[in-house]
Amino acid sequence: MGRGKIEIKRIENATNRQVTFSKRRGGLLKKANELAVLCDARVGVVIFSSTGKMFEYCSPTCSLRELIEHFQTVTNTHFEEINHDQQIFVEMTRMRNEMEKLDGGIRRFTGDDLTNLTLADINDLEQQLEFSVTKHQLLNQQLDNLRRKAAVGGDVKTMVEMAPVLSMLTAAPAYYGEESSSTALQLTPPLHAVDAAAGFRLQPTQPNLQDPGCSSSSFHAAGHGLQLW
Amino acid sequence: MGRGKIEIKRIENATNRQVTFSKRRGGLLKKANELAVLCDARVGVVIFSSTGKMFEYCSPTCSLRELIEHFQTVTNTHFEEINHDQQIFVEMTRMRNEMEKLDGGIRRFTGDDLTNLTLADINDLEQQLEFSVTKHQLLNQQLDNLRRKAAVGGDVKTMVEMAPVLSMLTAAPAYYGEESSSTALQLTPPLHAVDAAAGFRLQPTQPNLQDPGCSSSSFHAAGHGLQLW
DNA sequence: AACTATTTATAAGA
DNA sequence: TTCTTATAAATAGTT
Repeated sequence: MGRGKIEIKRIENATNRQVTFSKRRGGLLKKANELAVLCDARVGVVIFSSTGKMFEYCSPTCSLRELIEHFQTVTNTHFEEINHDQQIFVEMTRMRNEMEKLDGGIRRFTGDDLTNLTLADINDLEQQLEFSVTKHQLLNQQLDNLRRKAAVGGDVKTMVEMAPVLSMLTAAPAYYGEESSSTALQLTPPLHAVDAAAGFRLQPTQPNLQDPGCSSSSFHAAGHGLQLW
Repeated sequence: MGRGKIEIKRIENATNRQVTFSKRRGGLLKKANELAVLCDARVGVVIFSSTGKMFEYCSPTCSLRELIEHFQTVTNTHFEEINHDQQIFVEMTRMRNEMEKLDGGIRRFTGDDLTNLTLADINDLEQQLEFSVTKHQLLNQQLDNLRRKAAVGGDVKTMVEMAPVLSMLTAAPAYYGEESSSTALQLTPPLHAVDAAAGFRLQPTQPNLQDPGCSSSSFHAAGHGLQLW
């Protein structure tokens, strides 16, 4: 619709491109509005020019924010948050599987076994131990990365949903109890604090609804100054 | 552009509206694509028909998801999360102000005052105390609600940003120390745990970078079973 | 920024 | 619906 027909491909001349952008942008937003009004539809348009300038339209009766939220609900995407946490979930599950394989592969000895150990057994054990230590170091680093990720982008709700995986991942295997301490196989990585930006620590806890301190309706007249948990 | 000119207002005839919606929707998406291609722009369009059906367009070379994320970054809106946390921030600030007013209004007595107290003073004190207790109960309930809100929708990052407000809100006023305990004015609400859905506790902590347990690179071969901080 | 010749979109009818 | 077509609207190239 103009003096001549044009092909729909990038306009190479920068000035022409800018002029066309300006004209057609206006046209698009006008069309968006007409569609919304004539047909009682909700329409949202976002445009970024090649120079990064932003333009937007949203139909009357709703904000672009609401429209996008609705879009997110419909497409079941909470974008950054969900994708982020799903990623973490997947990585944690993978790590948990590695842990289980690792734990399953280590020979276990009781006190009784000690009198029957051969030199080969001990060498074997040492090799397994070395492998296990290396592997645990790697897993530990990966877990650190996950923590950082979780601290930066995770929300509490999703962390709560991930709790079962976390507890599986953090639970010590049963056979690393006191009775096997004589084999020096216990590997306890240090407790890590989040060094992320500050001030908060996300702690898995055992919900204890019987704890009198947990009642949300009680109130004691003895002292002052509200505390956040 | 058609057999006749039309006014831009809702088409009342449902069939016509549907037909027009179908035609103009196609037109809008075509225009969006042409703008994107000709002018090297990023364009996103979302349309919901009045019956709730969704249609979308996004320029080549980027997904609508990315486009929306960029939009959110540019408009500095993280939608639900930010709005949610801003709400909490505002409410907390309001509560803090109420607390301060309340604290400022209470008469303080030292041990020396006790020998000079009149009956009127004591009545006055009792009234203030009753008012204070009631007010604190209310504030405590509101704080509980805030906690629940924060646990449901807040993300760690924002909670960290809110830390200064939290600490102001949770700090006990200086004059409620041991020396005034004889006046029985100390009101200590119970420590509350999050009863929200489960398993996590968000704790304000003093970052202690000297803590040897905080090093993320160290690893000790003594025990097993990774722990999340 | 205007102008205007043309192309494109589409309203109404079949 | 889909196709047709007269007409309105958008806009490419020009000034």
